[in-house]
Amino acid sequence: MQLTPVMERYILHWGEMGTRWGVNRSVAQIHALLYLAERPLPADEIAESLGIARSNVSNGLKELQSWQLISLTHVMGDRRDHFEAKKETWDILLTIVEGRKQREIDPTLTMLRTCMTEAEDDTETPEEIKQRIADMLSFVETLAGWYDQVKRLPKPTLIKLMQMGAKVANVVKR
Amino acid sequence: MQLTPVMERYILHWGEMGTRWGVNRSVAQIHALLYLAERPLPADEIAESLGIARSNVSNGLKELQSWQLISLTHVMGDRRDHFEAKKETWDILLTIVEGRKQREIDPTLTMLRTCMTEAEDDTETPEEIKQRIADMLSFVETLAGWYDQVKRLPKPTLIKLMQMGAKVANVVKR
DNA sequence: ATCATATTTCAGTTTTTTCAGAAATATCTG
DNA sequence: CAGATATTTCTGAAAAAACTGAAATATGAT
Repeated sequence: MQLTPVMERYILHWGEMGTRWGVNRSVAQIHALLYLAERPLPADEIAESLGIARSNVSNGLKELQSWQLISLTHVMGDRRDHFEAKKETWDILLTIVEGRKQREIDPTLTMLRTCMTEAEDDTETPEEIKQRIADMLSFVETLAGWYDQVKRLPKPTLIKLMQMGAKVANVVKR
Repeated sequence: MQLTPVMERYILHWGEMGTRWGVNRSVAQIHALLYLAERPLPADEIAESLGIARSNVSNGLKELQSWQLISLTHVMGDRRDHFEAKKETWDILLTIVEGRKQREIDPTLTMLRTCMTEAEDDTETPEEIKQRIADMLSFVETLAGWYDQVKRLPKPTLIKLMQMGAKVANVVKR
């Protein structure tokens, strides 16, 4: 797939940002390319467009699939797997948030709960420090609980809520 | 500072997670230690507790300060700088979100706007692809706008909103 | 101003991550 | 089943990031 200058800029930037949100450059570039693409692309075409090794694309695609950001499709009369990315920006966001929650929040919750159990009959750790861990646990639990509820809301509701911005605070003031 | 097993578990986990949220292990460990600590700690004590080089601590502290997660204080009769971390979990979250927004969202907004300008008199990029970039820009702008409003809300309001969970959706239904 | 102590910077080393290319495996076609 | 094509896995090279220890600089006390 021939890249125009605009596409190139978009993809390169996405690649750089990728590093900051925990995926490598290739993975982020592949995602950007598939997001822009008008049709599902096969792996070799991705490799060629981005100028990276075919094997690298293979691994990148695997990772993006694990994030559920892309899906595998087939094209009539073509044996090769083709890939296409989610195009709905809102879906993309929810998917990424869900992935990060699973990878970053959930293990932390587990760790914090283990700490609390371990702290019960632990006389050497000062109370104040135990309390700090308890605070963090309670906070992360609240956050996770909020997220679990909100993610279930229908998308149109979420969009409206977001567009309301700070106005939602009116519910609470009263 | 002598670490108990519970503290050690907490700090080690935080360090591992750090990598995933874009800071290195040492930085995340230092933050965890300062979060737990009952009193401000000097750099050499941090280095000793965590078993890492003094210079490494120096850089880590600098980074944490740039994130505004820790602050420098002094202790009577001690020349050394001491550091203490924010203890309010909610403040910690807001600070991290703000930092990530600046580092990840703002540059992306700039790039997307540049792309749109560049796309205006660009005949080679297909309309569909231009539209994709426009969608992304509009989405990120909405998101940033929402965040800018919400972050200004008083903390108690935010907490109440969060505890309401999905109930906030009632505002929108009507 | 001198000495002691604290902090930062820097150069080099170690570790980790990314990536390419080859080899192995799987899948499809006739 | 044989050959062709597609995909994944693996090994090692290259690049990037993290980290250390020493040297340089800064700060403060006497």
